[in-house]
Amino acid sequence: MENEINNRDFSKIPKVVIKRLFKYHSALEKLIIDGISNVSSSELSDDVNVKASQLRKDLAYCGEFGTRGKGYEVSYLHDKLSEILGLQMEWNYILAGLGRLGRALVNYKGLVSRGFKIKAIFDISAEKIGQPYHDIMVYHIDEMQSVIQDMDIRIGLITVPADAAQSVCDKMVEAKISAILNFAPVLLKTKDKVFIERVDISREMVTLSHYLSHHECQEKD
Amino acid sequence: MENEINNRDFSKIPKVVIKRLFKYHSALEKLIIDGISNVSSSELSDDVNVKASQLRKDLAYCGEFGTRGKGYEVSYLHDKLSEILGLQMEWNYILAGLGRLGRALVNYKGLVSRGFKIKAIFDISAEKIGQPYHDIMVYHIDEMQSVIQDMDIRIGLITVPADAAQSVCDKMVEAKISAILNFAPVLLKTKDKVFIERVDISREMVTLSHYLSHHECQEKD
DNA sequence: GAATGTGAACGTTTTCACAGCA
DNA sequence: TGCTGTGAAAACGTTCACATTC
Repeated sequence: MENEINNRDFSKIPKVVIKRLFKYHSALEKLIIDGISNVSSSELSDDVNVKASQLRKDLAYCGEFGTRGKGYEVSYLHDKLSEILGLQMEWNYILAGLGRLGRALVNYKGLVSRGFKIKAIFDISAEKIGQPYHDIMVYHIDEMQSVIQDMDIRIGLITVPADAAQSVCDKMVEAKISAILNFAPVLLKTKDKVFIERVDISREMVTLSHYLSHHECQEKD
Repeated sequence: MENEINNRDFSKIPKVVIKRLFKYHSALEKLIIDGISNVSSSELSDDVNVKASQLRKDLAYCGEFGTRGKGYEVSYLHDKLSEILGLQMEWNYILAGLGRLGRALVNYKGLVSRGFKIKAIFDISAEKIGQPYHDIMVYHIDEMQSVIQDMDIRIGLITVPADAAQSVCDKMVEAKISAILNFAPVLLKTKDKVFIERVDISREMVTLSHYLSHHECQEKD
């Protein structure tokens, strides 16, 4: 697959940069809503709390989108970032584990608005299976491969308990899913080349407890 | 506040390292359950998918916990990491926004087991206010300051919609909260020195769409 | 002998500073 | 003149390799 503009290989962009590109993308969305059509690197970078030079370096991974002396055209830059981030297309996904977190994700508007579309839900609880949840059919986890067979599904979310996560991951890989967002607090291992991103709420919480333990207290009364 | 062992200042440990320390901590917990009392840097680092040299460097931020030629004593290292990560004490927190995500968090065992304890919930919906949720009282957001006045609360979680997040953040800061975990998809700004960590599910999802857009397809049938 | 702890080498990311262009 | 795009420098993080200690 070739994805280059001006010799730039988007697959080589570091993950930190991708995350910032998404911030710029979100900030640009806001500017569009506000009817602002032009923005400079320092204005945009202020909106997302980064240095202007960093914004420009980040964009340099992707191409040249601005006009010297003038800045960037908001909607043009937004479209370009959409392209690089893969947000110009629809992404179908499935979810395994219709617990509280799973339900929260199915209902999360932020995914819908970015073109992520849920196609099927999997669980093991007899009461849930067969009952559509918000119009999405719920199947037994063992049916994953056959159910998603002819759908164009490349993304799977795992919101099952930790002890079930690895087996669910294996089933997703078997079903030819190529990217997984894992919310279970375990490290998943796969033989096949699968892109796995982990979201660990305890880990984020621990950054708070570390901070509070070792930085000056605000005040003591 | 002084938090040092052998001249090491725990407040200077980079965030990436903190996150890995928590991984080691979790892996050690598993070893304890399995009854393993001694571990080498290479064994432990294999468990969490990092290089042995990195594990040792990471620990070097904190002190010297091993024995040359022998390795680390599992429970000793676990305790030391607990101390550095602030996990040896109980942390009270409050939550603003009892939506689906809020409910998922209140019920998340991973926080309880790490000593995080929810003390109050805040919302604006008349039906929710006054009805305890899982034994936690639900108050109107405007009551935050008075409600948590005499509780020892330093952490606040924000799970309200994006447009309400900044005002909730302001109220938390007013109520003397010093660390915030923000799940709303907006950048929060504060005048006071507050530690804010953001959890953004769309952002993680976009790393998947970027990956799928620009790396070789697994196969084409 | 075995495995830690750590300086030095290496690689990556951020910041600086300014050349180049509208 | 103003702001982008980019080399060069600085800061930061990771890996190597080995002296040190048990």
